[in-house]
Amino acid sequence: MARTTGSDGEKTEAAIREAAVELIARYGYEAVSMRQLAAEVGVQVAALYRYFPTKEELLFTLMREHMNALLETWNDARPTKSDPMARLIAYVANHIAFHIERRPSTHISNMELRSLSPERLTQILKLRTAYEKELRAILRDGSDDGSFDIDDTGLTAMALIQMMTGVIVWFRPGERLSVEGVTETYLSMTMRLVGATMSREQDNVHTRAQLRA
Amino acid sequence: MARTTGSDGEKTEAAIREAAVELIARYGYEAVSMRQLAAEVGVQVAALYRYFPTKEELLFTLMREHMNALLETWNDARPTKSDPMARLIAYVANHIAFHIERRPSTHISNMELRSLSPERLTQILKLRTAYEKELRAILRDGSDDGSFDIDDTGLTAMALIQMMTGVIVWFRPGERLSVEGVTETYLSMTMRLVGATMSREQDNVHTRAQLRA
DNA sequence: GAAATAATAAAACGAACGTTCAATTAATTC
DNA sequence: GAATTAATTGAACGTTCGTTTTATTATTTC
Repeated sequence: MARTTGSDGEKTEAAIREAAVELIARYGYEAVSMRQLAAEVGVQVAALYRYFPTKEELLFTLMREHMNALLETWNDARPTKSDPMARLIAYVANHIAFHIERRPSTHISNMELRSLSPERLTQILKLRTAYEKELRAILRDGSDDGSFDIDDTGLTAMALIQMMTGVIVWFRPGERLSVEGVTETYLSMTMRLVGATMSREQDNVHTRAQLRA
Repeated sequence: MARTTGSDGEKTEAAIREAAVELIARYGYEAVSMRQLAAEVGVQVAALYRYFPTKEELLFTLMREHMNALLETWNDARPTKSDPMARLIAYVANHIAFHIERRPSTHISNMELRSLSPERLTQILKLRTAYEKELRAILRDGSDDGSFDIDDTGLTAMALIQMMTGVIVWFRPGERLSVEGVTETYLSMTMRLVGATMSREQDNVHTRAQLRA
């Protein structure tokens, strides 16, 4: 046999990507073989190499697109000309929504960095740094204009991101908490962490208004 | 050749453990081969199997001892008959000190869980849950007696642990911050997160007193 | 100092790995 | 409808993997 009826390059490539994300997120990059991936897609191993020249290139593609998507959704969600508080709320809400929605690829981008070649690793880290820089800028602005009370903006940014991304470790959709509920709780914790000058009541009101928008 | 002069089972086993921790933390469990490990120890591959029947058993041993050490240091450090605030301070200080001190094995215990068989995974998760349970108990007690103001103790505990463990991602000893400095900042953030009823001045004073003790 | 045991070396096992190549068929082009 | 291109198969390449077996030497026991 050779080319199969109804075969389509675009569809096959998409199927490979999707299967790869699921498999690598579940078993880890090193533990997933090209044969296993091919079997999952329902195709022969050699077919994979039509779309990705090496296994590492496939991993890199998945990570790069994940990071690009993250930066893109933030670019779409970011408020222009807003006070630091509103920007921070938008950042947190976007971050949590994105990471809950894309749990498998987030897992990969967090766990499989060491399987990248130095050059590719640098590229991914650049994207990640760019994203984190956005949060640091918000914290600095808020610290400058008195909206926040922060000891160390760099350290606080790292702590916040660690805390927020950690949501994917335990959150399962459709269980005790909804995405909105989780977001609200994390927003509340964030505001405390940055020493935002407001009562918790105000906080919740503000939060809900932003989420509805 | 066979047995080498000066060879000693205990020393060899310790050397294997140490080399394994370093290699697996750096390259990942799946990426490290028994041959690579043997070369690092300066021994033939077959010698490894005198001490660990399989590669997975070696990984499991490293993880189990890491978790046991974590629970032990907390057992030694935990204050008896103290208010929730003092207990929380002790927990955070112990957690951060431990994780900075044992960065490689922490990395392994966080990243390589999926390489364990279901039974072994369960054992490790039990230890982890026991450790996290301690924090939840502190938060609950503090919430009950009014020391803390917490929405959701379970969620706050997870957020705190994520935030604190994240220190190993960016912290490098001997750089900008000392262990004490990091601990103090994280303690400050923790107290804000749990809505501890005290000013920041009081907080810092309290913190420093505890750290000296 | 002989006997027993502990520690390691050396070599090999079959299986699985990422990757490549040639052949073959489906779809498209003109 | 023939020629061309796109998509895939099937088989194979050399390498590396975790693990085992057997032999050999150092150390300990008595």
